[in-house]
Amino acid sequence: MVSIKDVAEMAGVSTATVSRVLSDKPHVRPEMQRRVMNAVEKLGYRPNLIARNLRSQQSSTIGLIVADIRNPFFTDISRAVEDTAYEKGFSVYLCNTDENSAKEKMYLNLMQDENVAGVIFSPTRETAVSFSTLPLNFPTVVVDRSVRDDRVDMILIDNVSAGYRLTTHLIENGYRHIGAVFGEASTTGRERRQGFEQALAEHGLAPVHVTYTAPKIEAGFAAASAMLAENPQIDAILATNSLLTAGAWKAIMHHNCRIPDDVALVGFDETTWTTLVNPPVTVIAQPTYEIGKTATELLLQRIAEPNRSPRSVILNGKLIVRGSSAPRRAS
Amino acid sequence: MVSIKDVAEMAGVSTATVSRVLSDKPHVRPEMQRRVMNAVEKLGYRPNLIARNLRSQQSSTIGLIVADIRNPFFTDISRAVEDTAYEKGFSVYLCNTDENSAKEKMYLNLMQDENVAGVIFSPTRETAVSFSTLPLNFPTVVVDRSVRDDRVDMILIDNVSAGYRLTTHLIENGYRHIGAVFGEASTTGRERRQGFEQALAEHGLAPVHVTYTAPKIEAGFAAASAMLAENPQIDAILATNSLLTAGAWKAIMHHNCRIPDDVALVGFDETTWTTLVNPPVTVIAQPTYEIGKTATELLLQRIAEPNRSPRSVILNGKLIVRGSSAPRRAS
DNA sequence: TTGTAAGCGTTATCAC
DNA sequence: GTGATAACGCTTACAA
Repeated sequence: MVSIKDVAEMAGVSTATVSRVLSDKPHVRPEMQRRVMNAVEKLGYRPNLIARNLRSQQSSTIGLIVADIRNPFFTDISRAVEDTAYEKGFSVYLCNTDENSAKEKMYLNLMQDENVAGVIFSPTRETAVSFSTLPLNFPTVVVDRSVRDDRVDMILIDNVSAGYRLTTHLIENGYRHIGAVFGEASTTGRERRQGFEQALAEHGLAPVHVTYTAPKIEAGFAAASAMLAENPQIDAILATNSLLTAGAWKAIMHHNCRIPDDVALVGFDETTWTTLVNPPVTVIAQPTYEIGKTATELLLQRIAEPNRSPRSVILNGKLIVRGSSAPRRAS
Repeated sequence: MVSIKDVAEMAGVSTATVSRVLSDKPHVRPEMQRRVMNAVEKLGYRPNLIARNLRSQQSSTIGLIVADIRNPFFTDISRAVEDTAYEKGFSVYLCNTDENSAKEKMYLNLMQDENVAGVIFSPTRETAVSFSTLPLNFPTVVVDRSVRDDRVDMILIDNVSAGYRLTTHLIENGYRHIGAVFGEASTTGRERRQGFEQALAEHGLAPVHVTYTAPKIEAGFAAASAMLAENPQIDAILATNSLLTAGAWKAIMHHNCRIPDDVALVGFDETTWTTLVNPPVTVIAQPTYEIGKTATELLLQRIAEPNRSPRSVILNGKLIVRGSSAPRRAS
């Protein structure tokens, strides 16, 4: 491997000069500049980022710690993070935790050991509650799930409001016997439930059935199936992420119910399939790309300016009304 | 930050001994072992991986270079790669190239600069044709797309056969006027087309309409729309990845055609929505998780044993027959 | 403006 | 078995 020494030798200068040229440092004559660049070219020299990182104690890699890259929400976020990081000359470590707090801690440690510039993290509920006790030796941006910790920037959507609006929409369209499937892994599910309960209460209604479950299609299917079996009067189901929504869709079909005539369905996250099925599905669309992009920008700002006071950005989910929650027909 | 020096000091030994203990090297008395581990514990010492990498010239990070993480095929692969790497103590760099060969080259360079242990790579067609001229300073496993290069391991599915089987299935079910939308970005589309043409030829048929297009839903929609508009006689469409299949589905719906009565649809890749829609979609399901897992295993084996002769693994896609290609009714 | 040399935190090669 | 010490490839005082 060709090193800075080889370049220096060929250019007839010191390694310091080579370093200066390559880092666009001032105080170097055009003449030297030229000689160095020539040698670099000729030798096909590329600086070793590991050595640079070790010496300068700063890297241009950020960590991205998410629960499951296959969850479309996180897939989109990952894409946005990679995009944005790339634009600014950063690259990204992908860490998948499977909602496992031990794996989260392990990856948090790893990120430190790898000396990353910063981390974008979406913690499990378990980790979230004791978040402030975590040692964080790098700038951290928390996405999607809120924590009480003034060391970190956060980027969230207003989950209570989202749950509220979705539920209100159902009620306004004539649904009265509403069941709901919430994700159990994060704080998000709880918050969405708050909005759900609040909307019901305001209309003098109570939930027919509420379940917390793992954010998986199968779990959503099982939960919604049980719900339908036990509560024949249910006329609408609300699910709080795309996987649970898919599971609920399957369950409703499996019970030979029509959507929305027998049971309406509303969910979260705009995915490929929400407009492919018939009827298409009413959802709160989260601005996933924007969340990922903003998170990355916040992180990079903070890396550049470590003492900046941390800020929280709250984005709004957008209610997209579709056929799966069409106004209830008189029966 | 606490370093190996601090540990050595506290344990009253040399840094060499600390290093030996932490790397499970032989020739160290249990007594020393204990003292070192105690100090490590007390100080909360964690070895700096960057320094270790620089000195030992080996890292436990691998690069994953894919076109688009949002393509479910790559999403699943990424998940599998991360899973498998994690099990073996490796972590992964996520690189998204957007089918852009310049970005591919840039990331390939970056992987070298970061001194990764190896790379899993799914090259564009453009990069694939001149693959053997790429400087590869690390073990490389090519996935999904074939290249002519005896330096690399490859893991593929038999695309010609897959295209052939899918087409034969359509023909056997009575479809005669078949159009197809192929991905233009990779070698994969071409191979699948071969199988497609071959199956048609064997039955004395010719394709009604063939398009190459970018692997995006919108592009698939546009291509299938044009196809339907220009060829009223079309009775089936074949699409060669999940995004194009989704686009084609939309186009067929948009043209107010019924599936499969007016137009049948067959595609690639098992995704969430293929069983959510009505009718569910006939596809060649690729063993994505297994592909990612196998790729990672091949890579790690090669890292452990660099001179092993490269091998190619060919997996088979599985034809899953569903309602979208049900036997054509007499009309 | 340029060069010399220390040092980032490890591991590896020697002696002992 | 253990400890000095050089070295990995770079950046950065400091000196010239």
